[in-house]
Amino acid sequence: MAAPLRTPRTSWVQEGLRALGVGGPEAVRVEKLAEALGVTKGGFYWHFDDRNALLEEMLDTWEHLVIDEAIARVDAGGGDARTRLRRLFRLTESVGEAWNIELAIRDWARRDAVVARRLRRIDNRRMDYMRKLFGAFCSDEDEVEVRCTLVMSLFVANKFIAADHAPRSRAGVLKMALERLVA
Amino acid sequence: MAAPLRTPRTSWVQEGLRALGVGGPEAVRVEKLAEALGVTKGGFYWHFDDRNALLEEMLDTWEHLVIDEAIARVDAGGGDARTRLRRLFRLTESVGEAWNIELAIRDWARRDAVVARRLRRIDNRRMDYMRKLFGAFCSDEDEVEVRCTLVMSLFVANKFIAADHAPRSRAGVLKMALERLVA
Amino acid sequence: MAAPLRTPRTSWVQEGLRALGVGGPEAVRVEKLAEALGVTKGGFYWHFDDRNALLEEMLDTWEHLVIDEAIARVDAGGGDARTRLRRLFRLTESVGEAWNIELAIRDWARRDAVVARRLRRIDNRRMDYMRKLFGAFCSDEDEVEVRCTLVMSLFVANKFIAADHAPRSRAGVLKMALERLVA
Amino acid sequence: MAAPLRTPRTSWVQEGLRALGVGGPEAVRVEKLAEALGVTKGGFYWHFDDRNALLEEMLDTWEHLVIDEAIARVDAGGGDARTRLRRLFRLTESVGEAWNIELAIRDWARRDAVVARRLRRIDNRRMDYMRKLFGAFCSDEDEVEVRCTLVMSLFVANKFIAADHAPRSRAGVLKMALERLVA
DNA sequence: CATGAATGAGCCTTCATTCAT
DNA sequence: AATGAATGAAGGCTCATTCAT
Repeated sequence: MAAPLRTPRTSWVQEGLRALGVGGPEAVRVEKLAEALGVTKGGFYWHFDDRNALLEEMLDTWEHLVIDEAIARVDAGGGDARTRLRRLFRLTESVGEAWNIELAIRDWARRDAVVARRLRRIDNRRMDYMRKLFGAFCSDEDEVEVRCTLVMSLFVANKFIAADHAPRSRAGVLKMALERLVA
Repeated sequence: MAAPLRTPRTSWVQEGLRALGVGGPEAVRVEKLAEALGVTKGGFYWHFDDRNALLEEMLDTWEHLVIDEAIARVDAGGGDARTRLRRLFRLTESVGEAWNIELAIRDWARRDAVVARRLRRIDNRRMDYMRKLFGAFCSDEDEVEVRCTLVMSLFVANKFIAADHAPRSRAGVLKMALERLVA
Repeated sequence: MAAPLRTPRTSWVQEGLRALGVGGPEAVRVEKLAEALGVTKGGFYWHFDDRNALLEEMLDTWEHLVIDEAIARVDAGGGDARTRLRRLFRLTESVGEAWNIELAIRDWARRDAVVARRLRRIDNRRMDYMRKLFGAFCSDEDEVEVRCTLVMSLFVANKFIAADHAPRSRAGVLKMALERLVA
Repeated sequence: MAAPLRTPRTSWVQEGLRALGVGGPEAVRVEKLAEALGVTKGGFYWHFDDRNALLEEMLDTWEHLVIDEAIARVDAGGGDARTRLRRLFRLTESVGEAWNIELAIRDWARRDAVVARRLRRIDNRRMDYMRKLFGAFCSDEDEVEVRCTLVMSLFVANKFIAADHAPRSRAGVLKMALERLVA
C-alpha cells in the first residue's frame, strides 16, 4: 500500500540492464525487476507487451549508448588520431559498470541470433572508427587491421581473463600493450 | 566381470558440458540432460547429490582437459620455444567445440566466485606456460608479459567479437597478429 | 446542445454482446472491449460498477430485442396464423449474427441460475406466442405443444448440430420440417 | 504431505470431462483438476504435455464413449428398427451427466474448428445410424431425413431450452413428439 | 540404475479493479 | 469521460528434488 509512484518505462530498462550485467539475460526476471523498483510485476505489462519487448528495448538503449554517445564524446575532445585513440582507451577503461552489460551481451550473442546481429553492427562501427584513427598514422592496411583487432581483443578479453600478472597489475600490462599499439 | 553400466557418471558430465557450452550454466538442466541421454532424471540422483555436484564435476573434468592434457600435447611434439608456441596456437585454434565451453565458463566466472577461483588457477597456469616459452627468446620481461596477455586476449576475445574484416578473414587477421607476436 | 458523447454506455453493451456471441461470457473481457472500442478500460468503470453490471445490461438489451421487437415485427405484417408463423420462421432464419448471442446465452444459462431464469422468461413468452398461433388452426392441445416444441428445438439445435445432409442442405431439411409443422 | 497416491492419466481425463460439462472448456483448469484429485498441479505435467493435450484426450475419450459404445449397446438388445429406435431414445434420455459434456462440446465447437470437425464426425455417424433405422419402415427419403433431424434437434435442444409446458412436463412432451416420429 | 509419479517453488502473462489526474 | 499506472489474484508451465518400486 505504499504510494504508487509512477515508474517510467526507462526505469524498467535501467533496472533490466543492471540485472543483465550482473546475471545475464536469464537474470532479467520481471518479478525481480519489479521488486527492485518497489512495484508489483503487474505494472510491467502496462509498459511492455512482454519480457521480450523489454529485452529488445534494453538492447536499443545500450546500443545507442555505447556507439553514438561514445564516439561523440571521443571526438568532442578534438586532437590528432593518437590523441583520440588514447582518449578512447581511457574512456573505455573508465566505464566500469557498463562493461558488465557489454560482456553479458557478448555471451548472450553466442546463443541468440538476433542479439548476434546487433552486436555485429556495433562491433563493425567500432572497428570502422578505429580503422580511421589508426589509418591516420599507419599506412599498412594489414597493420591497421591487426592493431584494431588487438585493441578490441584486449578490452573485450580483459574482464573475461582471470590471470594475475604479479608483480605487475592487469591495468599496468594493459597500458603497456596499448602504448605499443599507438606508437 | 564389470557389469554393463547403463548411463555412467561421465555421460552426465559430457552432456552437461555440451549443454554448458551451448546455453550457459542455466541451460544445464537435469531434466534436459536426462532427455538427451534417453533416460529419466531419476538416475541422475543416483550419481550426484544434486545439480551442483554435477556442475562441479563438470568443471573438474574441463580443468583437467584444458590444462594437463593441452600442455602435454604441446610438449610432446618437442622443438624450440617458437615451434611450441606455434603448435599451441594451432591446437587452440582447432578445438572448436571446446571453445564454447570455455567461453561459457568465463562468463559464468563473472557471477560465481567459485568458478572464478578455478578459472584463475587455469589462466595462471596457462600464462606461466606461455611466459616460459616467450621468455626463451625474449629477454624483456615486460615484453613477455605483454605478449602473453595479447595472445590470451586474442584467443579469448575471438569468439566474443562479431566484427567483420573484409576483405580479410578473421582467421587471417588472427594469424597475422600471432605471427607478429612470435617474431 | 447534447455534448458529443465519446463512448456511450450502449457501445460497451453492443461490443459486449458481440464478444459474448463469439466467445461466450468468459470472452467478455473489459480490457478486450476497451481495445475493440479504441479506448482504455478506465472509461468502462465510469459507466458500470463492474463487469457484472455490464453482463446484466447486455442481457436486458438482448431480452428486449429478441422478444418485444421480434413479436412486434411478426404481428406488424398481419395475416392469419399460418402466415404469421411462416413470417416468424423467416425472421428467425435471417437474424444470423444474433443467433450466436442466443446460443451463447443458452449455454451460459446452463451454469448460471440468474441467466437461466431470464432465459426461461423469454422461452415461455416465445412458446406462448407460438401456442396462440398454432392453436388458431389446431384444436388438439397436445399437438400444439408438440409442434411448438419441435419448432423451438429445430431452431435452437440447428447451429449446435454439425451433421451433413447431402444431397440435401441443412436449410432444405429445415424448410421441409417446418412446412410439415404448419400444414 | 498426504500419501502420494498414484493418479492415473484417466483420472485427469475423467475430472476434466466433469469440469467441461459443468463449466465449459474454460473451466478445465489444471489447478482446479489437481485440487479435485487431491494432488498438486505439477503432477499434471508428467502425464500431459500441456493443458491442450488433456483437452484432446478428453475429446477422444468422449467420442469413443458416445459413438462406439452407444451404438453397440442399442444393437445388443436386438429387435426391429422401431424397437431399436425406442431403445436409443431411452438410452439417450437416461445418460444425465453425459449430456452436460455433450452440450458443452457443442457450444465449444462453435468457436473451435478442431472441435467442430470432431463433432461433425460424430453427428454424421449418429445420423447415419438413425437413417438406417428410420429407413427400415419409412420409404420416403425426405421423410427419413426430416425425422432424423427432428429427433436430433429434440435431444440436443432439450437441455438448451428453458420453457415450461404446464400442465405437461418436458419429458411428457418429448415422449409424445418422439412417439409421433416413430409411428 | 532406473522408472513413474509427485511436490513446490519460481516465473510469465492476463485481467478485474482502483485511483489520481 | 477517459488516461496512465498500479495492485493482486489467477492460471499455465518448468524444473530441481524426492521417493517408492
